[in-house]
Amino acid sequence: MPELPEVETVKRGLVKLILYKKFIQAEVRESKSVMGDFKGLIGAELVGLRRFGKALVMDFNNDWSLMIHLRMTGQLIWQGEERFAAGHPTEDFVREMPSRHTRVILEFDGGKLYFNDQRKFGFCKVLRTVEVGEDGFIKKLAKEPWGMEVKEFWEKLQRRKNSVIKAALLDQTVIAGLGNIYTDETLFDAGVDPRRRAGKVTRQEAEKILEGARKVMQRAIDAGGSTMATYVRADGTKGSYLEEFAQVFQREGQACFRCGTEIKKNRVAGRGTYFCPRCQK
DNA sequence: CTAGGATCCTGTCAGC
DNA sequence: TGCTGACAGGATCCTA
Repeated sequence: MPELPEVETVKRGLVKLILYKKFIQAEVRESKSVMGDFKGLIGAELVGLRRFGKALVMDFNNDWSLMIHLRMTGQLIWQGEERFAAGHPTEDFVREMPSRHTRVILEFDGGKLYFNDQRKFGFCKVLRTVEVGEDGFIKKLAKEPWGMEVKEFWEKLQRRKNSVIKAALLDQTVIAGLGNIYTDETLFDAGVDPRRRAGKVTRQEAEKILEGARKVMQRAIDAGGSTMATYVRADGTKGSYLEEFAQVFQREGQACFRCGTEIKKNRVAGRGTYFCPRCQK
C-alpha cells in the first residue's frame, strides 16, 4: 500500500517504538532486498527517522543510515513487548514472524523489526548519512504537496504536457508521495478526469489538484494510527481503512457519493484507474 | 528531453 | 482440479 500516508504511519509508529534503541544485527534472508552492508550499523543507536516521499530513512549516531523503500508490497512489523505493523496490509500483519515473505530481520535492543516484501520490489539500503541526499531516488524527488506552490506545480505539469494527468501525478519528480490510490482520490476531489492531458489542465484546476492531494493524504495520515490499532486488536479481521475514506478507488460499479453515477474503471497510464464520469471533467 | 511499454517478482483470482 | 492469463497501492530501464 505504501504511498506517502502509509510510510508516514510507519515512521510515526517507529518513532514511538524504536527511536533511541541500539541496533544489534541484521539477518538477511533475501540478498536481492539489500544494498550495502549492515556491518556499519552494528552497535549504533537509532537517533532519527526521516521520510522523503515514499522513502523512509533511519539515521544512526555513527553517521550511517538505513534507507527503506517498500515499493508495492513492502511492510514493516515491529515485535518487541508491543507489536506494530504497517505498510502493505496482508495477513502477515497478524501472523507469527518471520513469515515466508520476511526478507530482512533487523534486531534491536528490545525487539525485532521485520522487513517483509512479497514481490521483492522494495529494498533496504545502508549508506552514509551524508550520502542520503545523493541517492538517485531522493535526489530527483519533487516537493510534497504541502511544500509546493501552484506556480511550480503548474510548470512541472507543462514539462509533461503530453502525458495524461494521472501519469504526471504518479511521477515522483513532478510531485512526491502520490501513488495509484491517492492519485485517483485526488483527481476525484479536484473534479478532473484522469485521462486529460497534463498540458490542458488549467491553472485553477492545478490548484484544486494540489489542495486535493493535501486533503486526501492528510486524512489518511490522521486515520493511520487508529487503523493500525484496529488491525492489531482484531483477531484476524481484515478491515481496510480504504473502506473508510475511498471515494472512487476500488468502487467500480458503485454509486458516486457525490452524484450517484456509477464509478468507472479504466486503464490509464498503465494502471487500473477509478473515476466518476460525471464529477470529473 | 519526453512518452509509453516492458520489466523486476510473487500471489490471487476469473475463466476455461 | 489444473492450467492460463490478467492484474496488482512502485519505480526504473529501454526504445522511439
